[in-house]
Amino acid sequence: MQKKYLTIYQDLVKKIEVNHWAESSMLPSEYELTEMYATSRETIRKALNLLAQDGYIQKVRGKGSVIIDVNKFDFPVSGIVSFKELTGKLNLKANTILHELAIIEADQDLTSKLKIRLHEPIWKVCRVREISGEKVILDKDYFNKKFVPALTKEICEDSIYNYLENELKLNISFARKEFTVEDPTREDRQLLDLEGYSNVVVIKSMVFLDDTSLFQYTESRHRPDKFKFVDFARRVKS
Amino acid sequence: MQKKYLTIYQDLVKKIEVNHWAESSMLPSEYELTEMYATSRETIRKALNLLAQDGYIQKVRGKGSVIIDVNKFDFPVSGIVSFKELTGKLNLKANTILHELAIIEADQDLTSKLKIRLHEPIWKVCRVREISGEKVILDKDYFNKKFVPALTKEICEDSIYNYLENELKLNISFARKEFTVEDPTREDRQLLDLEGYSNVVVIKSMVFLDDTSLFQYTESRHRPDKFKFVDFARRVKS
DNA sequence: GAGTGGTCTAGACCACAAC
DNA sequence: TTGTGGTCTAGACCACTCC
Repeated sequence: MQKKYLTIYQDLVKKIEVNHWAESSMLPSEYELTEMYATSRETIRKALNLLAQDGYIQKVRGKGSVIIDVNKFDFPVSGIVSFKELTGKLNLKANTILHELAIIEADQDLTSKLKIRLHEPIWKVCRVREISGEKVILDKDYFNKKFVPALTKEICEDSIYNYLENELKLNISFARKEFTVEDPTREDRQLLDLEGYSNVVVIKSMVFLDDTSLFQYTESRHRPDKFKFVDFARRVKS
Repeated sequence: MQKKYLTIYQDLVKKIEVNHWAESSMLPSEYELTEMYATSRETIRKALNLLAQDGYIQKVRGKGSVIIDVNKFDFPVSGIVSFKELTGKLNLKANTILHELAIIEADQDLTSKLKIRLHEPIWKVCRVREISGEKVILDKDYFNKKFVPALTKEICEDSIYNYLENELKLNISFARKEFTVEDPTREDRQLLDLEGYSNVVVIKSMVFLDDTSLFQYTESRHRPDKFKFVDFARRVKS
């Protein structure tokens, strides 16, 4: 049995995307929705809060839930999730080149980034992403070997996240990402087609499982012209 | 009367920040919290969901709410909000130079960015941000004059957002931001101390009020070495 | 005044973790 | 088996918008 509020959320998303309420540009009231879905108001409100979080609606007290027309505002694809998803959404020809796949020992730097002890084993994966024939992204992933016992060339060339979530059943829960712009390293110059660009965009992330253990550290280095990040922020209420 | 769940949220934040539960690194159970705060479980859960959203805790089913020790992971300041807030947090000497403050008519480009009609009046504000004596940020703001009837030199040199929220009582509700890296324009070179940097980080944002009206478009152009953005993302459950 | 969303309650049943 | 968080209910009162 699927969670009721998620079912309702998905149904509403679908209806919004096909412009089911185009004239009013409003959702039915919460009370009407309880009748439509034969459920309680709190359940409806859970679904609506999800819609608001994802930017589908904006709730206005005393009035109702206003549908935010994404096309009207010409919003582009939102937040990067994984390379595969990104290229899939944009319909790009993409290719992954595996440069290094090895078990290494944690050095000083990695102990602090992965919060593990010195000399503990870590998977290092170094991949270059080629889009439309140009090498534009360099991904350096480090996985705590405790959580990822085995990795193969095939897995790395497809999607590591598919493997982690569907095969190993790891529950990735949250991530902290840091965006900066840096000078290219010698490695960047060697592995990427930088074409005279004198900077790279660097995204450093720490990824956590749902039991709050830190299992991955990644540096993703992008050629600046191929980089775009979209953020949808709700104002914090205080 | 303050909302109860917000009061509880703020109290828990304070307790987490002073390491009130340092030994267990867990919050009391939801049931215990209902007794401590003399309230219902759903209200406690609202407060806990806020804590989770903000990255203070991670809830684990069957176990409890694990406190995420920010210091342990050496997390830096999170998401940019406004220039004033940013410099305040980092304890930097900051200065704002107003270059242009004028009412202009919407041209083709601005009609699409602010979703208003051609020739409608718009406030244009162009400011340079100086940090520790270096001009590193160029902010170009465009406000729909319908929502912001008056603007002065003083307001622009202090904080426009203070004025909008506290004086005009506008409720800023959500924003869509787009991050890219671009070549500097002639204007960037003239107004900023670029010092040989051959790129700028550009943040384009559309800002909405709580009745979903689009009232501001901004381009914030940063010298790349002074730019950093931090994102804390929870994985979407599907 | 009628209708809307925002908060809060007290209770129920379930799924999962630990023992 | 016990304790935890996850979902769901039916009802209450409030604050706000619109007429």
